[in-house]
Amino acid sequence: MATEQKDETVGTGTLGKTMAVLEAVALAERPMRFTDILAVSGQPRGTLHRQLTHLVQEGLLELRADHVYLPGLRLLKLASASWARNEFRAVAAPFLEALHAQTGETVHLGVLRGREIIYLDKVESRQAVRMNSQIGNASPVYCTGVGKAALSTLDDAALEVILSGIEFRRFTPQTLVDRAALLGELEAVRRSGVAFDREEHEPGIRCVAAPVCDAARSLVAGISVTGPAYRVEQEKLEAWVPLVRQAAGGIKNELDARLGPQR
Amino acid sequence: MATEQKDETVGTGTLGKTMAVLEAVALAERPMRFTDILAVSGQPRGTLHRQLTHLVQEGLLELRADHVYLPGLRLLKLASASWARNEFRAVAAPFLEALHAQTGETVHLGVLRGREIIYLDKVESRQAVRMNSQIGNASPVYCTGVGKAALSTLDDAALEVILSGIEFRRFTPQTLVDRAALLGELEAVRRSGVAFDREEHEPGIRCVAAPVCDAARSLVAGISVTGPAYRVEQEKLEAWVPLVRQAAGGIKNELDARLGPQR
DNA sequence: AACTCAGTTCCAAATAATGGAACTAAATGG
DNA sequence: CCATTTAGTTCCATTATTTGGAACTGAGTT
Repeated sequence: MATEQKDETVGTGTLGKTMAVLEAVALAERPMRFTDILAVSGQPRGTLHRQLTHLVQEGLLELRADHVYLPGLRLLKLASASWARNEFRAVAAPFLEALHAQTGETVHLGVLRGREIIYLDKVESRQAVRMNSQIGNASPVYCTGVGKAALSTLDDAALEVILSGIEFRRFTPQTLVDRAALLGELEAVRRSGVAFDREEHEPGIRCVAAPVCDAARSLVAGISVTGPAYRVEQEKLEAWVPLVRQAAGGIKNELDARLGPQR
Repeated sequence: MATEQKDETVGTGTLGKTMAVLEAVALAERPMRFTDILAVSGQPRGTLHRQLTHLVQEGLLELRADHVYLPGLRLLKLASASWARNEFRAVAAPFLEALHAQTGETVHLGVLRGREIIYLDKVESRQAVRMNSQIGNASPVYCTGVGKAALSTLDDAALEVILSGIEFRRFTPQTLVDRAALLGELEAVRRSGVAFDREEHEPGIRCVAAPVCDAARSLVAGISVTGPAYRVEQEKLEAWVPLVRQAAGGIKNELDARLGPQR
């Protein structure tokens, strides 16, 4: 009977509750009807109904004729503007292009948000299949190259906050599924300045990543070069290490230069 | 003294007001500080401050050290999920690819939302410069090919609602800037089944578009082939008319087929 | 026709938002 | 260097919105 559900979003009054509902619907794997949402939201019927009505009126959700709630187009509009005007992305873009030109493989830019990595940009050659599939995508920190790179820059206190909330999940046989293993890995990343993803998140996918952050740690991010395991052997990843480090360094310099003056 | 400001978002209680603030910040051309937002929001200082604090806590906005409010990463995360799971986009994608293969130029998929066209997808070959710049972008209905195509499918009542709220703005010498001209054009679009954009939105950019909508008019959209005027003469656009019509028809059939069964 | 299940509406009580004013911190300038 | 303006933040009695239980509607079953 009790739906074990502890939303981390509280303290922002009604906005937090409404956003929790929005997120539940927007991130759901399958389309959701009223009762489905009711089950996961833990709100009373009347309340939930009003919240959904408001979200639909605002264009954040859409209510299809068959009573299925879907993410609304206003989300796209808002995100598009936010992406287009993101300074960090703009600064990093030329370095990502260069890295792609040098390696020929897909290059990602991701930033740390809470316990997730959100991908801000990517550059790849063959756009044949899906276009910007990855952008905005949220992935776990502990099993992605960018994630481990980002974590390696944090101090103990900040790291502890994140680690304490992680629920490790095994995506592949290589996924690091406990704290100790991850801490060991992070130590190695700190020493070498790069993080590898050895098919830890998706089978057949490998990457090298390097951290990028600003002096104040208000921005913690990373860049990576990713490729299919059959084409990209560990040696090749190793060979790219200097390139990735160099690109990350370039971005950091550019950031410092931009942030310096306004201080 | 009086800030002439009539937000269309009312009736959703506090959510509407908060979203108006969010949108003001997210869609602003330049970064905004507290006072800038205060000026456009028309809210009392204390109220606005709390709203902004909540938005920041929710990750919808970010507050940089220099007191500038920026769009938050949670917007990207939400939008990415919404985009990835959009059925209409998925249905249309193969037709867009085909149209691109046939024409060699950029193909767009846009849907009508209120008085704007929101671009849902695009296919283009040379991704050299910027990746998904267009996706999620909101453009006026009255001066884009997709916009005029979409409008042409509406009945008088629905059209009236939209037209009555349009504030015509001249983007180029060719922009249609009055109701009569637009109505005339729409009549032509209805007869021919395609809409042209003759450098009406951006100088040097032309397109052919065809409408796509479902039987219930709950989805009103369009697809277009766009190219630079120097490379794409009017004749070429004319030559693409059958292709665009065919692609639009294909998408519509597929939609009907998918929607039919569940009815 | 009786019954269920999904979705919607209603309204007194509980709670959160409002907005004016006072307060603090950082720029400006005399 | 202190006075003055401007920008950002906090406070709290009042006001408005949200809450949530219960009753209602209506489509689909048996």
